[in-house]
Amino acid sequence: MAGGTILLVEDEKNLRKLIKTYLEREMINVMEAADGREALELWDTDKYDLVILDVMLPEYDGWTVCKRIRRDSYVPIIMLTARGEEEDKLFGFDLGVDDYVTKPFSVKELVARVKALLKRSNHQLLTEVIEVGDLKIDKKMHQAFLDGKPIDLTPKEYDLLLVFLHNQNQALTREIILDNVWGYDYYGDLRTVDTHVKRLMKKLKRMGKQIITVRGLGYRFEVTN
Amino acid sequence: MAGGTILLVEDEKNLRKLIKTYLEREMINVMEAADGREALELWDTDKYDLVILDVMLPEYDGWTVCKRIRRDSYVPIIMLTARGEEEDKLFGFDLGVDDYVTKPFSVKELVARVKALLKRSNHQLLTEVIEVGDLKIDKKMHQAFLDGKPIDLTPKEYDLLLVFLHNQNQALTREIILDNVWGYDYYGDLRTVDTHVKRLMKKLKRMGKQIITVRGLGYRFEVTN
DNA sequence: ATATAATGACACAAAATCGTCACATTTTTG
DNA sequence: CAAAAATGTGACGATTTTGTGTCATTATAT
Repeated sequence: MAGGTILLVEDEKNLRKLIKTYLEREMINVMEAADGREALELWDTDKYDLVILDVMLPEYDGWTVCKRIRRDSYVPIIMLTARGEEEDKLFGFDLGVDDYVTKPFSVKELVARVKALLKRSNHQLLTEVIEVGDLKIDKKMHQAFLDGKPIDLTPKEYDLLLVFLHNQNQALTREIILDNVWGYDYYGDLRTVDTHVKRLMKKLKRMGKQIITVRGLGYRFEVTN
Repeated sequence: MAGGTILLVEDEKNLRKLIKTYLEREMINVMEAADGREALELWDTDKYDLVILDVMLPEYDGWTVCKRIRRDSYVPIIMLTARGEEEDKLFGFDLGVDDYVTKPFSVKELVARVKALLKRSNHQLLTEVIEVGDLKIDKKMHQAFLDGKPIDLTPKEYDLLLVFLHNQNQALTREIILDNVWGYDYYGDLRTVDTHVKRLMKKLKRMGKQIITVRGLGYRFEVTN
């Protein structure tokens, strides 16, 4: 696969260039930002498949940037931290940071992790069939099934269901749903989400109960493992 | 936070430099203040991940500085006290001091405590799942559990519980709770906090007993480690 | 071109949540 | 001990949030 595009946010120029070089050897496009502000500007203007974020940054620190990005998207994020403590990594799965790399690190290792994450998310996106209970969605066919029988979903309903299935058990705000189903540039009533959720729930019959409203926030597709 | 930045307030220059040296070996940034006034000036102009405060200070004493800082933030605070000030200690816990170190102390020990606190506060904010006894809160799901069963919390109750769990064993004033749950701009009756605490306590069943009222101050979520 | 389906927005209904108050209870103070 | 202060508590109206049906508009299929 042609590696996709990465947003690399690191203020130390030498390190940034080094990482960039290594990544480009893997056929991965790299956009560079030297501080938090620049990072967010780039983020707002283009789409990325992964973000590498130094924690210590001028302008806005890495956490701030991370939080901001997470408002829009679940793009994989790798954090570069300077503290050399194992335990920090243990609790790595925080606001949705996907991986941590502690400085000093080998660039090779970083690249390996990038590739792993890209593959994972690609894989996730390319997985053809997702099954939850008696609900199945076949992306290649672009068709959902309940108890093996096809459900007739409109395009929006289908996309909405896909977003839910890609983010199981995760509370999703109406904004995020809107961004993911209608696109980032769409400018519309948030409550439209409600209407479509309602329609989807109805068509999903008993599986519609899996869509939980999270009051004051949005919705969540709940699966009991 | 890569190493983090600390505000070190100590009037004895030699001791201050010594502590600074040790901390910097751990990749921790240190800003120095020699008296209370300077401390507050630095506090107002920059962000810190932790504060070390000598109790006995020129200009403003440590308690005054502490109180002032607590008006703005829950940043971890370590107090340096002279031996035999038991009353001061009690007083201090109400002010939300996170740790005490009694002079004379080994700088090594102080550094260890600093690292412990930094680690704790970092994790608390970023950890996805917080567990205390049989109580669990999953931020990604936006859902609390008791004995593995979901608890139905209203948005305010949820936020309130989150504030308590992020500040375990720390007495929180109603003002601070109001600021954190309702937002800094909110104008309302302080007693509203009481009502919501009551409701939360009820829903938390036996774990509600962990919320202790601190008379004349506010509340504290107590956890026995 | 016409019929059919999908969409997005809205208004109103329903439900949940909120904030405040009055009064009860507890603790502190003098 | 009585008075004062602080906190606990239940209730209720106001407000906010969400559910739902409908409708005009747009897109799609025949």
